[in-house]
Amino acid sequence: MATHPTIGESLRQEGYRLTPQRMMILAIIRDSSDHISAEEIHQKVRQQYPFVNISTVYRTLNLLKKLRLISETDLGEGYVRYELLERGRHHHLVCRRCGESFAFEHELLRPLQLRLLKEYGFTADVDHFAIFGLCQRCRPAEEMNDVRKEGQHGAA
Amino acid sequence: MATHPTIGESLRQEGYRLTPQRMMILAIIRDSSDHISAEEIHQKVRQQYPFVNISTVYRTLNLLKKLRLISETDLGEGYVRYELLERGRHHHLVCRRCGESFAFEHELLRPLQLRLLKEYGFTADVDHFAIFGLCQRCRPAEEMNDVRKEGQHGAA
DNA sequence: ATGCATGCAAATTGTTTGCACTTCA
DNA sequence: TGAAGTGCAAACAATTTGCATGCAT
Repeated sequence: MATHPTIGESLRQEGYRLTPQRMMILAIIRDSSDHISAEEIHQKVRQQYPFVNISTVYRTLNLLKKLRLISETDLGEGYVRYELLERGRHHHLVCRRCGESFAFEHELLRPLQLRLLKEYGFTADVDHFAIFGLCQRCRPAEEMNDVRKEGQHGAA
Repeated sequence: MATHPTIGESLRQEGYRLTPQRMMILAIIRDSSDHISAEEIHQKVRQQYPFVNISTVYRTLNLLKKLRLISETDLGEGYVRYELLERGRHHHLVCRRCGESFAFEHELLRPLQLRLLKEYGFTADVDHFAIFGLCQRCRPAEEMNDVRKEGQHGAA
């Protein structure tokens, strides 16, 4: 049942050690369908092996984050949740001025997705999002046309 | 130049006192075009009146939050940023099954908007968003049709 | 005047770090 | 074997809270 030996491998291939603690932490993140907090991970690890320290959990999470194997999602609960990064999954930013299209990481959509679910019970389709707007290059040009500027929010 | 006497009024009408500290804090949030942190607010308040304590800032922010006058945005910087709630501004959730449409607060879109700007330099058009998906009521029905379930992320 | 609000300091909570010890490669 | 990893406790930073005092209403 070593469903994703890959993740652990990645670690080792980057020159890091694959310790039992790390294996347990990885397995727990992988097997939790939802986002999971450091504290929850710690609880679950301790069920298997009670001497693992919370700092090890944090250190491992930071390592995995640095290697871009997991992502952090902050929902303003006072702590942070983690999940395996869905690598490659992305969406599109489309510039309404030049028509150019740019990819953005799926991960950026997750907090919105989760909040819509939690606060509105709404399951957003996030298979493929396209967001319109102005790309970095076109914004200055657009602002030149545009006489009215920011700063007078309540004026109307 | 009391541009928004309304905000302070709201407080008083709810039976809360309008103290100088609260007035200063409100003014600072209002006059800061961007999101602002508790610490930044504290700094600015102290420039005017050096004896205001950080706990007063936090207490005021919590009050304003409770009254839904401001919103909290957590961008994972290790602290939280605040801004006036754009009351009434909202977007739509459209159920792809029953066609029903639900409103959701503009505020939910802000973290995404800010991250797209910071990380991709992309200025998203967020005047009016419509997100498709399944509403609370339709999800169970949909899941009944749908034999394949969550839990096998990497299967495809 | 009286009770809500403030200031101060101490407590809390999530996370990080220094250091001695352990263990994987 | 020896550097990388761990456990522990102490440090940290953001936020909250208890309590005595002070000021809007």
